[in-house]
Amino acid sequence: MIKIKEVAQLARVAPSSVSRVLNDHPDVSPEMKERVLRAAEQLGYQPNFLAQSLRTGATRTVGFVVRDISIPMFGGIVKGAEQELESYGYSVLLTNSLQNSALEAKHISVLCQRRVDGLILSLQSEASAETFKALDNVQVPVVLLDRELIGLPADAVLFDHASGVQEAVADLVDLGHRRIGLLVGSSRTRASRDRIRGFMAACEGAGTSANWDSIVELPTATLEVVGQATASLLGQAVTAIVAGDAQIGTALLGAMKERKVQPGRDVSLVICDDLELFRLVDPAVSVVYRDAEQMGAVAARILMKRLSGGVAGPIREILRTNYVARGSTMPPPETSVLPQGRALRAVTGSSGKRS
Amino acid sequence: MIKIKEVAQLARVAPSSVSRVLNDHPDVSPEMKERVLRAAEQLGYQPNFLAQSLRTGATRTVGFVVRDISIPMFGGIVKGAEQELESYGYSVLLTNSLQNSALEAKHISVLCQRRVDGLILSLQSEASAETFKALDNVQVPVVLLDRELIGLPADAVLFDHASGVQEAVADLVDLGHRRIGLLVGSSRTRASRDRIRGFMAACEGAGTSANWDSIVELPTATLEVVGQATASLLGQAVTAIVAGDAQIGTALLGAMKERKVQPGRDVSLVICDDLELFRLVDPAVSVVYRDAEQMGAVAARILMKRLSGGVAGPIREILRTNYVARGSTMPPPETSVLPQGRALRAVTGSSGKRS
DNA sequence: CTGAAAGCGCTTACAG
DNA sequence: CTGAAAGCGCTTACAG
Repeated sequence: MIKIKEVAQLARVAPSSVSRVLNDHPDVSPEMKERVLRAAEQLGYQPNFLAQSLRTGATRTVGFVVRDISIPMFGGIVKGAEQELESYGYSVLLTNSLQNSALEAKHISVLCQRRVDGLILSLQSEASAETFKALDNVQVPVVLLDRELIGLPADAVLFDHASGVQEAVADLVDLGHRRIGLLVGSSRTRASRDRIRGFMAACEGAGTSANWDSIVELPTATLEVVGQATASLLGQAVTAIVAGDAQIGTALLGAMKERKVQPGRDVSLVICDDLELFRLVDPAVSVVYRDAEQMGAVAARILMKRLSGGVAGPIREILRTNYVARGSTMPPPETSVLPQGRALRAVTGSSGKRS
Repeated sequence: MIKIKEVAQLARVAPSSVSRVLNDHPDVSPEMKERVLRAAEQLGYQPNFLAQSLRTGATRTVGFVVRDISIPMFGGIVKGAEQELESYGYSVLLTNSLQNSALEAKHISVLCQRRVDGLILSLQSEASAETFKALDNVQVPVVLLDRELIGLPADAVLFDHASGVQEAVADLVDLGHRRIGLLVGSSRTRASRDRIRGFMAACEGAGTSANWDSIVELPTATLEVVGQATASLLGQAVTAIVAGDAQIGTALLGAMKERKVQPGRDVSLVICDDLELFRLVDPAVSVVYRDAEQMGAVAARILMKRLSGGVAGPIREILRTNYVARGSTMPPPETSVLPQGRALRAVTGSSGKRS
């Protein structure tokens, strides 16, 4: 590896001058600039990033803690962030917390020890003491993804899960559904609380009393757990189910298949998150769409803005979610004609568009 | 941030002694060790990684170039690698090449400039001049994922795509299929060549003359391109189609749905790669399974072994793939009874097991 | 406009 | 067993 000294020798100038040329310092003569550039080019000089970082105190590196990169949603978020950060000359140090708060906390401190300039965190829970403790020692800017940590004035990018779920449930109500189930993850997480809020709002908006008993909080999204919850909802004679994310939705599809309950015909179905394959099962699944890559890109931009300084309070960016109606949402089995409400909404165009 | 000097002052020793204690140097007195450890603990000292790296020349960082982290297969590979590397104290610097060889080459050199200790590469093509050029300047060990670069003596982890496809096609032949189509990506890539090889071997093994004309090499896996290829195969009256990966398979499912061709009943179907949702479409899709996380973990282990020195020639690790038969592979429409061959194979237990 | 010197925070031969 | 010194490869006040 060529070092600055060798470039300096070839160009017959001091190393400091080489540095100035390469860093576009204004006060350099055109002739010297020319010589240095040629020498650097000739030797294929590339500055040692470590030395630069140690000296300047900036690593142009962002630490990313993600729950599980093999989940497509997180893959999309990381992709969006990485692309955006790359355009600023930043790189991404990636870690998986594997749904484990202790590991999450450990990764946060490892990333700090590696002197990242900032952190983008897709945390497990909003209430992990270990994570809070690790975050206490963090000196660099942090952008939280879809989480709010009380008492921590960090920037955040949040999905507006509520409005998408509300739209979906409103459509179900229009179709004639009165008993609707909601399957969500832990309500110790903003996303689930948000979905519950949208669900309740739609129920109330429909004049239906909100169905607290048909909201199921799942500890995990395994086929077994979701299967039990599904059985329990079907026992309550719900005619439609909303699944809080792709994992829950996938397990729900599995549970329905096991029980030979057909989506749409027997029980209507909406899944929060749009996977390509949800369009290919029969009937195609209605979804609440959110843009993972956008979340990553926005987080990256916030971090860049924060690092360039001059921003005062915490930045909160809310990203919308969209209901997309497909074949898995139909009138409930008993109803043979469309209820009036639906026709009305279709005319005014206020319901989600069918694709 | 606390530095070593402050720890030294508190412990009343020289900075070099602190360093020795913290690096488990053998020649330190128990008393001093005790004092230093207490001081470090008390101050919450964490060595500056940059300074350590600059001095020792090792960053404990691995650069990872992946085509697109939002594709679940790659997510799994990165996850497997990251988990394994973490256990060795290494971190992962992740970049997406976005299927773009120029970007891929750029990322390789950026990672080298960042002084990674090694590189794990999931390259686009096996024949990109830009990538070869970038790789020429690489001084650190490289592990290639599912690619072979002629003339480059790098370590590699490869899937044995051929055997999985061969098993699948053998099962299709047993079921009575005689005209089988294969949809693969560019044959400028080992994976596709491997699949073609397995396909041909099975055709020949069955006494069927190999169907070169029913092998379609796709430039991309868009719905449109795959749709045209599917139409062309159906025009050739194939009764079964094998899709080379999850993207092609997903598009194929879409194309079949568009054309109202039902998997299994109308045309049998095998997809290379197992996504959870492939089990949930109706009928469940037969697949050739490969373990993404295993590939990542094995690549990480090879890199660690290489970095610990003492290994001579390039390491090549082959990972198996497994055919899993499900409902999408059935006898062709005309055939009403199982052909004899199938029953025979089932008895000898040599065909893939149905799940 | 240019160079010599100091220093970022460590580790590691080298003395003792 | 311990400390003082040199040095990893840069950047940046400081002189001139």
